[in-house]
Amino acid sequence: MANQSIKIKTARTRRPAFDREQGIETARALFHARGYDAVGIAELTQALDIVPPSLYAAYGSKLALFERTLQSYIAKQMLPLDKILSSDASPAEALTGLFVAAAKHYTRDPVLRGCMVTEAMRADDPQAAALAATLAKPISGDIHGYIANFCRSGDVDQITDYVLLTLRGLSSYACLGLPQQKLVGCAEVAGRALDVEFASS
Amino acid sequence: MANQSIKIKTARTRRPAFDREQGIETARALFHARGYDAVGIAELTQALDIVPPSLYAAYGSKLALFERTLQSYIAKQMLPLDKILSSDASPAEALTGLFVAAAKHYTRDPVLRGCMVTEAMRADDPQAAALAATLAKPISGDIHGYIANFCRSGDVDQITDYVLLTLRGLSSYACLGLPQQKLVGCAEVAGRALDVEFASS
DNA sequence: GATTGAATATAGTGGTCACTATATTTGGCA
DNA sequence: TGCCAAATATAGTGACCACTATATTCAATC
Repeated sequence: MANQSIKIKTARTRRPAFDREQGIETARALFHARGYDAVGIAELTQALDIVPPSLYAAYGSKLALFERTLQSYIAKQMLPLDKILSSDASPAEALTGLFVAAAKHYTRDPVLRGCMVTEAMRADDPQAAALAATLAKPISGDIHGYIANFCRSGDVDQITDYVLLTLRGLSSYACLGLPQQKLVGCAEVAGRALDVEFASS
Repeated sequence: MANQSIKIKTARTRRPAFDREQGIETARALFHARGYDAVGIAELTQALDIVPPSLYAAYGSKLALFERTLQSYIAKQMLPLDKILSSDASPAEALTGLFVAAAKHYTRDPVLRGCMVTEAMRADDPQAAALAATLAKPISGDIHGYIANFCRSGDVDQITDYVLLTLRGLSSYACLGLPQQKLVGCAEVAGRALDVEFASS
């Protein structure tokens, strides 16, 4: 029978291991709401109710945790590009639908505004920005691939750039707090340019 | 009785007062290139070749210096809105010209990309962001006022939002390093939406 | 020449940053 | 039972942040 009753100087009893997957979700919300640079280790550990060594043991570094949150965002929260672009509508209609869906999505939650990946590309920390850019590339590639099916090959890059620029504008304006209704209006106007582009291509 | 004749340790001879206006220009370039949050007092004082107390004596605080740099930017470096919008062209043409001018302006210098005011509105520091938003308001107002001359009153806000969103997208994409040629292409495409809007309004 | 005020200089302040050295507790296993 | 690995705990690290207390120098004024 073990004697465990007398302890002169004890650490508090240890809590059970925390849920790493749940921790990523919690960290994702913080990073999405306020950005990589503005969220510190202290705030993360308080939100996860752990101490810094536990965070580092579980995720390695702030940047590595951020990468996990971005991957989680892409997998679970990002606009379902493939669904929107697999519609039977004309490309101008489908892409306008993408703009409108983005406008709604980016203003869905009053604190989780904009696209987490898009916004992370503008982080002050160069590693975080580069990471976001890397993760964004396949997504841009999907849009590029879709557009390539519907216009002259010489026009693909320009139309793709315009679509990405508009999505970036929608995300940024959403972060500034523009109401959903106004953002959707912008999305519809932006779509009109595509009617013209695809008609002439 | 004090002994004042022997100085074991003297300060170096003092340099002449530095040029405060020139200091604002130097600080403006730093803030424009890298943003409010990423530029620290240490870097500013090194660039101005002064020590921190001199900076605080001259400008008061980092935020106050930033405000001076923003005002300097608006006065000397910002896109000449009034000139561009006083053209005789149709509103769609004039605003497309604004987009193209912005695309060129925002990529004019490889390190001073985008619009300093627009980008500052997304600073992590809430005071800096609010300051930029305040200074941006009259400029947005000018665009709103211009558009109000050319379309139904119910459409003014929506078209203004679209124009501002597009300028924001251009600035942001410029900061990401998109080449001038591609950004100008985006600006021209974005202008096509305005043809449709003004034709129906 | 003495006084004064502005601008400089040195040398810090406390606070926060991401991160970690080291010890303790625990569950699983031999 | 005794040992080990994993996960926790306490208690920091040095570096950087914006900012400042205080002393010194110098030019202008009396």
